Amino acid sequence: MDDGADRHLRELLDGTVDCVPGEQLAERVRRGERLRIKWGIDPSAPDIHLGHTVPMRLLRRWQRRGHRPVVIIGDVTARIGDPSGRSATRPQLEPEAVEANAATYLDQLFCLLDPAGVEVRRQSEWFQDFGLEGMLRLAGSVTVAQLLQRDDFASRMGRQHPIGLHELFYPLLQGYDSIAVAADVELGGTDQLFNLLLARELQASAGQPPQAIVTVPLLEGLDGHRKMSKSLGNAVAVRAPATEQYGQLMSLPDPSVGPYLRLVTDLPEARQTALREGMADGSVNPRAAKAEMARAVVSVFHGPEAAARAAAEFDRVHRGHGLPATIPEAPVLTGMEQDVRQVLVLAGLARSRGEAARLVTQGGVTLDGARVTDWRIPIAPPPGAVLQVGPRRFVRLGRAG
RNA sequence: GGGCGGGUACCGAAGUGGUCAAACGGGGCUGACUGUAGAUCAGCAGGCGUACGCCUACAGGGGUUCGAAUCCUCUCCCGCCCA
Repeated sequence: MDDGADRHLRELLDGTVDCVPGEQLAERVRRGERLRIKWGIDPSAPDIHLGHTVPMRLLRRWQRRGHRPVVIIGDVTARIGDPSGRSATRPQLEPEAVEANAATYLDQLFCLLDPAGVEVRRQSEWFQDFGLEGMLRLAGSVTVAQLLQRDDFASRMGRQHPIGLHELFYPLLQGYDSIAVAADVELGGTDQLFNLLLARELQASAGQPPQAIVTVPLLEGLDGHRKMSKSLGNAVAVRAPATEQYGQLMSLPDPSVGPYLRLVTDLPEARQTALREGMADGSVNPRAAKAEMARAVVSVFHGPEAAARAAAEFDRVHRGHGLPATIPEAPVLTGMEQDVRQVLVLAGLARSRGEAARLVTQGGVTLDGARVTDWRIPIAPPPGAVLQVGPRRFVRLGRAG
């Protein structure tokens, strides 16, 4: 009996970083309570990305164990932008943009979660008519000094960088969500620690039992060190095509393979360990480990067949220097002599003739597989000719017009 | 209200009268090599002209000067501190 509960608890907390207050949560789980577990996501960009799936996976685990996921669509906080880890205020989003993003989030959410039993709520449900009165009351429940303890605020203060007043409200609004949905537990990345803890205090001062909090590691982005984030341009969107996801994942620096295996694949523990150790002692080619990881990740969103196809395509194009399966067409005149630079610009492969000339000079341009060596010599591409720039940009030139 | 510091290319940041289309870093791009779009190394980087050149650009306007990102002046915007 106790064993079962303990196993249950271990499963819930496996791979997590912090759990506050640990013992209290353990007790509730042992009593067999079904907990309301909150996780919030801001629709600040059109796509959910791999970084979001780390907490989503944990949420799914809790869901499978009979707890109730409560997903908050942060349609109000999205307009502020979470200041966490940021050293600058960011522009506030327009409500229309947030609304559009929120709409696309809903289906992306269920790429991992089982829709049955998930409670999806929007912040605007309770903030719509919150009013000045509500704001003031909420603001009155914390002190400025408390808010400024937050790491990113403190460091900005220290460096004399600006902090928008609205940014201070971010943790308050997020915290109030916990009151609104009567959360028992809240999940979040480690960068959310402050916000999660503050929610406990707000709940307490509202006469509600404070939620437990559980944090998960942050997924590093494609650059290998900064947190994955759309605005940093280092994210893999969950609804990106399989080939794109695969290619992006293959561009990860080697040291990231381990964390990705652990955080965003379903590969068995034993296999993950084998790959990690193999890379460490040199018995496994890091490229092979990375490829296996990439295939596993793509499988989660597109299924194993599509993942295998993406891998094959990638090898064909990048290792075998073949042509990709689909090549965009450009409406460029063919069959007559013309300036290479002009063609490159028209085909959208260069932004200016100067850039085009540079690309040719550097040897980055091929026409039907033959390198174009001198931009001063005009070319006469036959209809359907393939123009390539660099290792991965291809365009098929349109029929003669 | 007072004091101070700023606004430079995609971002960050040098430059404070000519040699500045503007250092350096990040990001981007190309090549070599390879294990891939990874690592490393090398290179490119406003536009137009096949060179010499011209045009546009250092928040905006006006001015000084043979010559201004750099000096003066007005305007706009931003930050910090003190009230």
